[in-house]
Amino acid sequence: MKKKIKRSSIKDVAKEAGVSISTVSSVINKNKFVSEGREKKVLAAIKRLKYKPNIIARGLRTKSTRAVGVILPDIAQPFFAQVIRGMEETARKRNYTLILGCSFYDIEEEERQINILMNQFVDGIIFFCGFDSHDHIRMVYDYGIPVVVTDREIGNTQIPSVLIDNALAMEKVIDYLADLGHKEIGYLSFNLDNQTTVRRRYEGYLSGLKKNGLKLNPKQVIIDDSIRMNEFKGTYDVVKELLKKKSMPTAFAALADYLSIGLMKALKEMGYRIPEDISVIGFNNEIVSQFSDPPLTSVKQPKKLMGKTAMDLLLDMVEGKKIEEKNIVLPTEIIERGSAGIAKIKKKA
Amino acid sequence: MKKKIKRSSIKDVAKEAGVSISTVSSVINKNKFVSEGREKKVLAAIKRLKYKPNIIARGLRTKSTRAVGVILPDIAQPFFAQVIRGMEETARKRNYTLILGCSFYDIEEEERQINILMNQFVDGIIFFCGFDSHDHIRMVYDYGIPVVVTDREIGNTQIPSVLIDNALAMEKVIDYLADLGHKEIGYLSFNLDNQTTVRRRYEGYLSGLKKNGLKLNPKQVIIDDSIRMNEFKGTYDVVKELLKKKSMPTAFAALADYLSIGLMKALKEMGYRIPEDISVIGFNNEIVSQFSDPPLTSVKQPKKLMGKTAMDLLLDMVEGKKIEEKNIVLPTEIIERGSAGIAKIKKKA
DNA sequence: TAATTTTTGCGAATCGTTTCGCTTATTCCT
DNA sequence: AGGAATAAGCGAAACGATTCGCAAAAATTA
Repeated sequence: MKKKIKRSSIKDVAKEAGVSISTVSSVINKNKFVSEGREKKVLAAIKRLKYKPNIIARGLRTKSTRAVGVILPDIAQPFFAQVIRGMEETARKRNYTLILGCSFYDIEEEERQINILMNQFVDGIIFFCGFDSHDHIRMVYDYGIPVVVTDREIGNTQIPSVLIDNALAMEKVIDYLADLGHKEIGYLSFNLDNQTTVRRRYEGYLSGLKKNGLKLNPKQVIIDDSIRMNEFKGTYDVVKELLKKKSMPTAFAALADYLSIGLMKALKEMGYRIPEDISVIGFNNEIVSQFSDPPLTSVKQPKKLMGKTAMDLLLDMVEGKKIEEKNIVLPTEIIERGSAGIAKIKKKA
Repeated sequence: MKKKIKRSSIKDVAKEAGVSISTVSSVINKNKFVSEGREKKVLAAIKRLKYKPNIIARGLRTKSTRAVGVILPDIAQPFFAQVIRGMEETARKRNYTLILGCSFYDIEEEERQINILMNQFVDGIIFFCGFDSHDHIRMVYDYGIPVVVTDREIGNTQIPSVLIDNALAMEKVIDYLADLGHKEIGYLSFNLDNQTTVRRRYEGYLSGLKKNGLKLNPKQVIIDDSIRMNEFKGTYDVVKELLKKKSMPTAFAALADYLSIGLMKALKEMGYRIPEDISVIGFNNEIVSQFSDPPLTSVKQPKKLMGKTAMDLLLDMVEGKKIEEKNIVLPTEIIERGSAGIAKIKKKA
């Protein structure tokens, strides 16, 4: 029943048009003169057979597919989605196609994806790395395939990267809160000690306190592994549980918007008003932050720009251009909504 | 500076080990007996050269890469992410690798992606279609490549699909609200008339009203194109604007959770309490619905199951198994949270 | 017209793999 | 020991494209 039509190859087209294979190739690639008569015959044959060149086979020969790969650990994070959108736009503008590999945090799967993409299939790869082991990335890099890393830097290498200064960004959050008069600023994060980004932000929190002459109060720092991205419930429960035991600061900075929103919900249920009693600032400026109650003040990363920059960098490498700057740091900005306000004067107990 | 190491091919391995190419191939694929001595030499050479077979070149010969492609229009929608997670798990379990192509609703880009994937690169393709023009899908299908469509059905074809009964699901929402005593049930949707899913749900809304003996009040139906997925702000503004002009029902059903949440926020600002004054039900059971205020009652689609089912179906086709059921409809379920309650008795004006 | 140049198109090699048939080398049997 | 049967490994073709050198045909020149 299911008629399996064999896809036609360049050979079939040649036969159909009554010319040689190389003539067909010349017509397709327009890189050699072909007389009008033959060209017409070839084009007609192509149309008749619905022929489409096999890009992969071509790549086998030319070593280029005009496709680039992006490896990411988790498709569900809106942050990635935005960055990838920036990448895709730029790739398309420069006439490349973007292919995604998603490992779902499985390191073997990541290896398989890379292996597939690497083999003459893509001209270059961009990594969002989900692990702190960067062996795969190094491997690809050592093979001489153009590689760019986003949202993370790989120590001790020449591997180009595009990211923000996470520590500085968080420091600015603390500055911002300190300017509003806050003296006790708590911090909320999940604890993946070996994830650079998470660590950097925490460092920024610490240096921000120091810079503003504030003391770190460990009771006001919630770092818990059971808090996870994209799982409101867990965040909320843990936060609520923890908050009971700690002494309450007048403001919180958080690793990510999702955590902040969970935090706000927990605080509200405990009777605090935001921002009148407690200020909260998030990180990433996700879409949800526009719609939380109150709308969340948050650190905006230039997501699309990040994607664009990374893709441009990669394609420049692919095309053999001279790279000026291999480690690009992009600026951040605090988007003020309504969740952070002037510090409440705390009465001495 | 950048040392471009040529990736070693099977030929290099053969030379290094002092055996023929075919012997190396036999060792790798374990499909022919090779004496112990030679096998060891080959394995050593592979290790020394860090050789990895080129899966694409292999596919050129074997017509199989053990990779499958998924084409989707938008990476940012959490619904897709969940379904894809289900697909990926199943693919991995069956020893296939999943590659994603994201068109961002650009039809030419979609064509390029398909073209890349199709050319002997993947063994089969799953489509989430973002357009109502299904020409691409038909093309792939006509080429004899295994194809499955999720979340949509393609009329007039034999193309297998996995989806829910959107009309029935929405009808059950109306049933649910009617059971709570609601007589005036509004509807909120964006208006892509040529998107089957959107249309089907609206049909379910209409038939649900009829079934429960309720009358359609056009003033209580908000269908507007400027409302878009994943953009709270737009939704919110439009809804608020529109609500001013319409007569208010006691309950709303909505096409999607994002719309419902925008709706709830607008209603609350207008002084309505939810669910005491107005009930709201969403669709898709997104993560946000756990955390909105109040938590949103919503229709749950079995997302991971949908992914698993579609992938199993596709791989069965790829492996030439007999397919029993080509159009699979999965069940839905209403998850009760707090946004829908008993109807308020409306006083006659 | 003959020699020379230019124009077109072809054939074959190549990319990295698998696979099949063929040639040796080895083992077995009588 | 000699022939048959079996085992191991090799060489070459094939997959679908590109590309380069070369041959044949056409155009130009003397």
